[in-house]
Amino acid sequence: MKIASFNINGVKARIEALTDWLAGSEADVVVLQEIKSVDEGFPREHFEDLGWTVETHGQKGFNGVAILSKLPLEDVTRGLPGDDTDEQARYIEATVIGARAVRIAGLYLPNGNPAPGPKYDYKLAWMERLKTRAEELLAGEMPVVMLGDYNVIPQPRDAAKPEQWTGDALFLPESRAALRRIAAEGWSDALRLADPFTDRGPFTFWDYQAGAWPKDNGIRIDHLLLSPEAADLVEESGVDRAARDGDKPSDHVPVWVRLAA
DNA sequence: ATGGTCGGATGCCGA
Repeated sequence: MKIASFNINGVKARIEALTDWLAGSEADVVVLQEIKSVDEGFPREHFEDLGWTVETHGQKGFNGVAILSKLPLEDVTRGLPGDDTDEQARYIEATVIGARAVRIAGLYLPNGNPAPGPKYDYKLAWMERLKTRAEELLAGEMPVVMLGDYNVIPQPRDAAKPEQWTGDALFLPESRAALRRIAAEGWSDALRLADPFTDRGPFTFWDYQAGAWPKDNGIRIDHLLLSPEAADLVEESGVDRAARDGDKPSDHVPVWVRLAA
């Protein structure tokens, strides 16, 4: 089972680029972030006609997440538990039925800038709620992949120019510590399993501004965290850098992991 | 038309 995450930065603007990538991806299930669409506005039939089951959790204008799957989905839930007043659409879960059942959690963690401020407070509070949910998922002792745009640069080697990110909500010590505390409870970083000794990268995001892509001035903020039961099944993982080229690319590229499931 | 660059939604905001 190949599982991918792609922050597409607007599904309507990205429908061609996303469709092209899906066709060559061999992915069985894909979580999307920043669909920037309400559920009724998502081009559901376009993807259903291509054989994908579509589950969306959208809102007007911003944010919004979705799951596309070629395998059956069960027990789809929308929204991150822990705050009934939170109206931002940033989280969706489903169980994917392959050779084994795998729980998928697709997330779009708040950016948090400017920091300090209310947006940063929201980011940290959201991460605290994610920690609680992550603990519940671990307690279930089934293969779980918790993946998406985490909006956190874990370490200096995850940025081409870490000095540019000092003071940014993506790289502040408190953000990095919050992610570390979640992961340390039993999650493995799938891209680091692939290459634990790399001294720089791989990157998953390059800003549209200032020629970040041609200069390879990127950061790694899209992550795949694996429960122990999922980590035992890993065959391969990677980053589809080529998606940053071509017409009208997203500023993120897909990340993926293949499980024996 | 909206700073740089995009997308979506307006009369800029979020990233």
